[in-house]
Amino acid sequence: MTDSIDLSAKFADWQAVGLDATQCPIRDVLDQLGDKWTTLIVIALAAGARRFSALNRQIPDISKRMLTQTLRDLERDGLITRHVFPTKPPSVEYQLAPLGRSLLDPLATLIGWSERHHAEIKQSRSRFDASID
Amino acid sequence: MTDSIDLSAKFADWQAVGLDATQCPIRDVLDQLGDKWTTLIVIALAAGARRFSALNRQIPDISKRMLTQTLRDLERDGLITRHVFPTKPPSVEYQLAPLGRSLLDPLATLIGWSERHHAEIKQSRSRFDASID
DNA sequence: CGGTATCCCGAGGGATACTG
DNA sequence: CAGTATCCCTCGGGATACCG
Repeated sequence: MTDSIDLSAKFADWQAVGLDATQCPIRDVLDQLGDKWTTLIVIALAAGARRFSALNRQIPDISKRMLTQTLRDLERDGLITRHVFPTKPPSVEYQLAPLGRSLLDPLATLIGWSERHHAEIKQSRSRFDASID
Repeated sequence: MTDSIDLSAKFADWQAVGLDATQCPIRDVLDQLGDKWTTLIVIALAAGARRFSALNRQIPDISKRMLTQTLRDLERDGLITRHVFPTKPPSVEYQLAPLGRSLLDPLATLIGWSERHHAEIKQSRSRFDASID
């Protein structure tokens, strides 16, 4: 069994409300997932709870600023939880909430597709760029 | 059977190459899918071939400029094909290539998730925002 | 350690006007 | 009709410095 829905039918529904950004899940949810760091952080947390600086090390080129902000957005959406341990140097741990874990499978499906077709896409890009004399 | 892959294992692989943007499918493929208009256009084309202005009407708030650009990127990646009919007023038709159609299922899975949890996410956002006194 | 607070730049993307 | 060409401006996000 699949989770597949009829995209064309859904699109028709959303068109009926003018593709309003707050009512259309594509725009209200996927726009968040589609930002520069969100999926990377969710995947990093798939293996278990991680501390702030551990995440920062696992994703080398994210700045503390964007890590903080993206984690906060994920917490706001209920995808992750944040636990503060009142140790002398404070320590904060992030982990996937049930909602966040439920995202892993759909995400894995999409990333599986990306991986399988990555080479093909890169080839297509090369051909396209070469054809522009 | 599922297309699911082990995200944690994959993440470890990608970390090994420093999450390099050109080698990591998350960054090289999903960043494109995650832009403002790509998924919307793919879904609009799920129902069949569409002409430029038809797409423009179906997605009301996209500009011709961004529609052109996003369609070109999709063509470059091999997800859609472009057919020009040499009529008196030129007419151009876009449709999903096999590669693009193969994306529909993974996309439907993710959008299905978004739809099922949209209300829950909006609630979480409200609670979070309210808790910031 | 786990953030905030600033400053700042470049790209994404809207509006408008023109063209084959 | 299906774009291109400009102009312009917002804002995502990097760099740096500071704080409890």
